[in-house]
Amino acid sequence: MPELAEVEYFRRRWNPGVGRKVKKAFLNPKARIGRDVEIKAMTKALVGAKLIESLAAAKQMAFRFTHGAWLGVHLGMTGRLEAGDAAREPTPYDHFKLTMSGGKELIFVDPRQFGRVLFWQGVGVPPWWSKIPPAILSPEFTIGTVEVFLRRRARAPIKSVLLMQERFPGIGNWMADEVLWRAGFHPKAKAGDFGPKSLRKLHATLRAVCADALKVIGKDWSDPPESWLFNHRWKDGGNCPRSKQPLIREVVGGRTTCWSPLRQVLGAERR
DNA sequence: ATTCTTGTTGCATC
DNA sequence: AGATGCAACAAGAA
Repeated sequence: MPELAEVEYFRRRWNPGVGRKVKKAFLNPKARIGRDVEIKAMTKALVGAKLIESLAAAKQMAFRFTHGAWLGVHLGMTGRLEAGDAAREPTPYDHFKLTMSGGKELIFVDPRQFGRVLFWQGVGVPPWWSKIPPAILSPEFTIGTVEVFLRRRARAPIKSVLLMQERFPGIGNWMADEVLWRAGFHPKAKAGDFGPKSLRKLHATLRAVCADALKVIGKDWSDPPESWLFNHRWKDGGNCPRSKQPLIREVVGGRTTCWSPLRQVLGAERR
């Protein structure tokens, strides 16, 4: 589930903890989400610290505490953040929980555990935060950087390239399909075949989809409009909301990919 | 019962 | 050396 906008949504779900002190920190030692942290050190640093603010970038979240403590959360495939109190019914996958002052609980639930927790303490910003590439909506995300990146991945299908976080932070499977569908590019088009005109279109559409997704999903998880591919892509038999013709679903670059064969034609967009 | 999955990584191969 | 492809991770859902 969690791509750019969903991550922003989940970041806010821990807002009830902002300004509160950590009373208790629990990380299930058997849970895979903790594979990158030293539990004892993290627990010791977090207990007594106050949650100052939270940040979201790409598919990553950071929760900043006093004493220079940073908690990182990546939701993986099935992770989610919840907030509640002692009355909340626990799930079998509450692998990480902060009990805050006032009895608020901040929980990281993740059945499949492809997600992860990161921890860092010191002066400044943790490396796993500062090395996140420039956001697609930032001025640093230029057509030039996209062009260089696509040239280097010239023989890979564009769908796979859009999923590479080192250049397209926050783009996941559904957003990549949404971008290609809106812009009219076939997912199997080779990255190296994108000329200046196509690059401009790709760049603009990436920005538009990110902005729209944050507007619709980042706020309150309202359902995306029927005019998006999003609502039609999940199961076989869906129709393209523009052409009304059947959509195709097929694995491209190892990921289920959905596109409109009428609007996204191989080899059509060159130059 | 079987197949699928909105993510990433590590390794094999090109 | 760098790019590309794919199994593996774990468990619910269809």
